Amino acid sequence: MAQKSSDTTTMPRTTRPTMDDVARIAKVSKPTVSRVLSGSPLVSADTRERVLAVAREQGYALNRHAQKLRRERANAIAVVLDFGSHRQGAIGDPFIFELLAGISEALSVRDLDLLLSPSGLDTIDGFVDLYQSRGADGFIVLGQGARDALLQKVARKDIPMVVWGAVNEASAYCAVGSDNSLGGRLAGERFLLHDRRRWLFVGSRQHEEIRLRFEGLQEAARKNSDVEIDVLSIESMAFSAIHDQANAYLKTCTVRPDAVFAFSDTAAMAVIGAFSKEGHLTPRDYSLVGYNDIPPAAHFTPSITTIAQQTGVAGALLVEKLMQALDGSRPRSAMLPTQLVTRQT
Amino acid sequence: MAQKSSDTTTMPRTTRPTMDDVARIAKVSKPTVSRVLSGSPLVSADTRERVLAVAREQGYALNRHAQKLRRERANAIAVVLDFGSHRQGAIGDPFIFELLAGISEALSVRDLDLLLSPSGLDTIDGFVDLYQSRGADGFIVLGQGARDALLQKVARKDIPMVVWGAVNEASAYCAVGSDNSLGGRLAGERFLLHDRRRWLFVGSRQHEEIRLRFEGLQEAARKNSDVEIDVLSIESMAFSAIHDQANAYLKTCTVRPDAVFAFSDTAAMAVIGAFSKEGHLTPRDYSLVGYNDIPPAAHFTPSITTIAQQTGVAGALLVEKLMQALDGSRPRSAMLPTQLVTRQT
DNA sequence: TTGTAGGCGTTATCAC
DNA sequence: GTGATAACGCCTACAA
Repeated sequence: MAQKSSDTTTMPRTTRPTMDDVARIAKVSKPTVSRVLSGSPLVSADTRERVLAVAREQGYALNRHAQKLRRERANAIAVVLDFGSHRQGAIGDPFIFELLAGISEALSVRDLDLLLSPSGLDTIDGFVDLYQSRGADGFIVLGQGARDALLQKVARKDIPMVVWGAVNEASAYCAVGSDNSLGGRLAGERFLLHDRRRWLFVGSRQHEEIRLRFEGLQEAARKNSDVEIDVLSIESMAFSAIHDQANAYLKTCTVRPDAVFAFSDTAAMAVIGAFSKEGHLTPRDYSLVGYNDIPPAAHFTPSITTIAQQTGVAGALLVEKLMQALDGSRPRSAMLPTQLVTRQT
Repeated sequence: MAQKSSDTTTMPRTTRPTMDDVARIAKVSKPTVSRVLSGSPLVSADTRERVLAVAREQGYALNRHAQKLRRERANAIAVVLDFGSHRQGAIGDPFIFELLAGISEALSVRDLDLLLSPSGLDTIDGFVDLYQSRGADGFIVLGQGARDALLQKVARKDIPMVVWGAVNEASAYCAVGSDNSLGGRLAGERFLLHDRRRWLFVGSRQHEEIRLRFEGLQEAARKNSDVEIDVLSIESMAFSAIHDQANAYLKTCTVRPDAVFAFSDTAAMAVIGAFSKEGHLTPRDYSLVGYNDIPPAAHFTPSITTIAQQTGVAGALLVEKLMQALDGSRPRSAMLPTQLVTRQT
């Protein structure tokens, strides 16, 4: 009569069953239920069956927050990407999406939640707070872009983090990415091969990975003193903005470029469109090299020469490195194979 | 000497400060700290300052799990998308990505976490479990694809959910999407206008939204009894797979199509590439209409006629509808403006 | 305006 | 093998 919380063996329909309820109905103690649910070998097959049956029939679901409070892990990883520069047709390339897919898969396998671009991560405090409040056990940042300084600080706080982007051995954090500098060199070598002299680099050197590509290009250029490199610094990643900028460039430049190295295949497409409006056609008038080797690049007219990076394994690799960081070790940065894919342009 | 948990006013460096610690050091009670942190107006400016100062200097961060356990909300939304069919160049269009960006932004504003494609959501039990265990307060599903039946069941469990995809008033769930049937009709009308008679539909009718487009196309076709529609049923969403299938189709078909309606702009590009290899050129030999109006479509050679849907607002709209569902009301499905964008093909 | 007491639902630690 | 008990860190009464 004067029983504690419930006086019958079935739950009132208004409230969800808790572990207590399952325990009571299955006539075992709460810890036993917990043991069953976490697959402990310390329970007899008999009670295990009984508990599971009751849990199922009561529609019991363990409260993840209670669990996470007790265990000291969030079992969640925050994946940070700069959606800001990806709105309104600004998607650099579907490429990032593939990366995300790979990460999602790799995290699923490990039973880790994927927290996508939580807010507040534009300052260190944001990172620290999310980490300390146990919102995420670690971070995967896709593209350091212009925020390398911020990421360096985060890394120095000993917050587990891996970054997709430019690999720099001097960096405080572990990064995985293509060999951007090599990519630039490969593009430059192709231009040299085709006797191109007036090169145009399209992209914002504020982005670390893109700056490296530019340096690679410069390095190749040094092999022939006639070569001059001009830069079309992209302000917005939006397709049409790039298109317009490229168009304006061609109209005002004194000498038309005979080679273009664009920071992405999508940007390359924008350039092709803009230049062709002015009668400047690739591959006739200029060579063109893109980046990422997205599928449509192969079937564009003309098909686009580009730099391929191994995105297939990248997601899994990032996650693997992060797991190492979670285990307290310091994963090493890695550069993925980077190749020139030669096509019509 | 015999004090409770700590005998000094500073924390041992090994453990993170808790609300208790902050309270003690600031010489207030725990609830007061809680009040300060949640911005309650019931605290004097004086103590508020003091508490905040201590919290800051102690590097205090509130434990989200404890908070979520107490409040009965997860403050998280699960966003489900079928990464499976998006791997290895299978990205339908960067389009889904824009949607995701919009959703991410709208959730950020409301301080809700975005759980991306948690595992186990291929069965109802998965949905129910995640929901009951308070992992997510609601679900946003991007593209019902071939799993309409599953989603119907989820909806009947009274789990808050909104879906991007085909809008069907008879459906148990709230959906937001373009007017797929209208899109199909618009494509068909364009074909009629250009006196095209042998139409080819490219896409898998297993997907609800794509099936509707096909129906719209059929409807237009009925206006002229000479028209025949053939279907190239896509097995994989991979760019190169579509390319190869289209190529094989053209080689074996008895009559070449003079009109093609593709389920995405990216697929349209694949078709253009495949057909041109066989000397079948658009717009000379056939009309072509894609879907989504992704930026590169406008600058492709030739520029692609397509169906535009308003993705800009879609993300925000989905979130808004879901919020309504969370408030216990039943949001209405909505169809976004859907238009034909006429270009060279 | 502030403090005291209690409980959210789980897991860890110890007994038995 | 199983059970009692005590945290985990926060918030919501209610009382002062």
